[in-house]
Amino acid sequence: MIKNDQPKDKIIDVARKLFASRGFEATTTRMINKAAGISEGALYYHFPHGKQEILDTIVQQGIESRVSLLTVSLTNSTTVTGIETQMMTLFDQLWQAFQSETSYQSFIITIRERMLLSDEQSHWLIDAIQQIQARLSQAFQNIEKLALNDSQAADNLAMIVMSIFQKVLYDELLIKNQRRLSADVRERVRQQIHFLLAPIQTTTN
Amino acid sequence: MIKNDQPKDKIIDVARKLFASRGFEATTTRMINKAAGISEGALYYHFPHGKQEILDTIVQQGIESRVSLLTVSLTNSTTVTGIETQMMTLFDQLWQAFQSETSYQSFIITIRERMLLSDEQSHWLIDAIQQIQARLSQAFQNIEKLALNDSQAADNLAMIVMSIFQKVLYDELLIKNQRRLSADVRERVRQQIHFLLAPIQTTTN
DNA sequence: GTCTATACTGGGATAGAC
DNA sequence: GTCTATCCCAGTATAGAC
Repeated sequence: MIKNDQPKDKIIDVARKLFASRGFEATTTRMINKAAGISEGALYYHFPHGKQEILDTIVQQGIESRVSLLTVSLTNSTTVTGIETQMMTLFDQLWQAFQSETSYQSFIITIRERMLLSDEQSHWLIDAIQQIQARLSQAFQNIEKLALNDSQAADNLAMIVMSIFQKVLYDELLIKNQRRLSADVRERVRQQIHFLLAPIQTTTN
Repeated sequence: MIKNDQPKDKIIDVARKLFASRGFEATTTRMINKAAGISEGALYYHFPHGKQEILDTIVQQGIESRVSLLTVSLTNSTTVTGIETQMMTLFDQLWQAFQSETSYQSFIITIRERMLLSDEQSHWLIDAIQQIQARLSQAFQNIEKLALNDSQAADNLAMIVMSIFQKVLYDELLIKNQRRLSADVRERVRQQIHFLLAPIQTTTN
């Protein structure tokens, strides 16, 4: 990661880490100052409105960087070969996207400090998932060998796939506090995807 | 709801509400005292270890009351008639279970104050979902008219159904902060369930 | 068992020198 | 632009009367 050593960026960086691990309220400005290696007064030069302004900035950056989530690639192949494999690749990439320190911390903060944020500030999470879902639906429609009747069906399929992925992300990151993807969990995802795709994969057509 | 007016229960009740709406750290003991109609000292008579002890008690009650989540009924009918309807009833009941003030608040607190809780304290959420899932899987196996090859398939189906439900719960309650179930959201769930069950519902057999 | 009063600490924020 | 020093307030917790 680029460690920008502009003091302002340094403050944001250490604050994000602290907010994610201890929570916003439990993090004192003194902790931030100490971790950033600056003094009491300096913080208020960069953020005149104090701690809340730092939080807003962090979340704002999270919103902007949701684009990075969207870099997950969907090989728009029209062949049915290995759709399961493609889905697992998508899952791995999605998981990977949430693994970067910054993304992970922004995610945790957005959920945990929800009550301090506006609807707009928190919605980026849903939006990001939804955008991937839309692209996924489109990809499904492009695969001719899938027995999908209409675009509605492709939408449903994409929604279900994303639900499977999202449940795992939330359970592991939010509740279990588990940042390593266990082989076990991944295998369970694979089986669900397999089960889901089996009936609509057709060798005819 | 039974409003037990034992002071200790009253404290827990108002604290749960405050923790859920403002967060643990942002809630002061003074707020709790005022809301509970008691004085500074009284709180420490009932909870010698202060605020953290109140939090632990609340979460403990959440763990115990997860049983209430499990009252969701699964009509173990062996007929295929209206499996979709049954699934939607299950969904409605699950949603309803999270609608009760106490369950909802325990849920929010368990997620948002995760870092103050032990693994055991937070795991009740996953456990509750998993138990419903296990019963759902069993129910699927009892329905002869479903074209499920083995118990593995029933497990996968149950997992997927629960993922669909859980995604909605998390998105609506945690991110959107939306406690009313919109007809729109519910309809989307219904369509996914329909899409999911369609290929394995068989008229033969 | 509940009250009032208060001790003590540490929080956010600012003033003003450099 | 960054520092030190400090203000003021609010937080948790306790002591001791009733």
